[in-house]
Amino acid sequence: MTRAATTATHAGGHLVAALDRAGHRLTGPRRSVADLVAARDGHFTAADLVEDARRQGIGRATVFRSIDLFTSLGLVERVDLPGGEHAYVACETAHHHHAICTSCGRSFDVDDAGLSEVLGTIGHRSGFRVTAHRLEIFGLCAACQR
Amino acid sequence: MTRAATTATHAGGHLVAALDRAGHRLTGPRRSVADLVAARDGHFTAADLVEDARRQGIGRATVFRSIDLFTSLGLVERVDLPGGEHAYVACETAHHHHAICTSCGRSFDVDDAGLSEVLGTIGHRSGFRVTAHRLEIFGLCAACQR
DNA sequence: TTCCACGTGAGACACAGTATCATGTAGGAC
DNA sequence: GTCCTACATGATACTGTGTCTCACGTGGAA
Ligand SMILES: [Zn+2]
Ligand SMILES: [Zn+2]
Ligand SMILES: [Zn+2]
Ligand SMILES: [Zn+2]
Repeated sequence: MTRAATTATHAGGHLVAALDRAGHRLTGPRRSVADLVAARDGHFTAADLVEDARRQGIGRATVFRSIDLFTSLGLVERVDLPGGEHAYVACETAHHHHAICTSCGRSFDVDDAGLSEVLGTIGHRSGFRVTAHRLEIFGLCAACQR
Repeated sequence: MTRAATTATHAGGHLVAALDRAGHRLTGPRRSVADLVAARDGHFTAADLVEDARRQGIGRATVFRSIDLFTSLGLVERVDLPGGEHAYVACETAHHHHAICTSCGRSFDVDDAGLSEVLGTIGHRSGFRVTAHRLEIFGLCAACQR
């Protein structure tokens, strides 16, 4: 379990690199959105990002297009908070889940920790063939428990 | 694992009973929406329900208000499909999760099957105190595998 | 039967995300 | 370096989903 985002300027370098690897153009706006995403601490809404981007002269549509792009590359994931609101989190690319702190909003990557066995049990018991799943965990991070 | 919905007319009886128990008024529109929800096979969108209800002269706002009500009573739950779309499913009131068939759309209630241990492991390892979680499972039901 | 707190429908509203289209530019070909 | 074009952008209009307001209606207790 590691912190999902860092906070340096131009921290979006690895996002930009991933765009490049996938054969997408490395444009100014995309670099900027990548930095904005990487600079975010914890989950953020589309509106947050649109507002940040607007101050740099980047349009609404481009922000959504960039989010889609990063999402398709597995670098950003859309999560649904307990209240039903949507948010996005920056994350690593492998299959994993998020533990989201309800106090500070930070998200942490979590590995399966036995979940796949649980899913196997469910499938075996019921004849349901599991092909995909989503797990979201909410609670308090170690720092916020103090 | 049991089927979540049945298909008879006025099948919304147990929904109506739950409203009564919780001290809400048993109005005509609410009874109708309860029936519409109970009659649904598998997940449905708000738009589906609004359309059904409109034919009976029931307004949009009332449908959303009824969904909220049923949701607060644990009789309907909002789920997020893999593609990102929203839907609702009728379900029993205890804590559980949904296995959703990507072919026929039916949803099945699933118990923890060891999930709480997995969550305990995650918390123990990382110092994160888990207070809530959401698990959605997608795949093919036994019938649709044939 | 009376009464009023709660529920309703109509329609305006707020917000997230998408589509369209004319303009701009990254980056490969040369 | 210079073209060139496919891809990206921003402005703007649009759709869909859910919320709010408010005048009117009604369930259900007294
Ligand atoms: Zn925290
Ligand atoms: Zn998993
Ligand atoms: Zn099925
Ligand atoms: Zn659970």
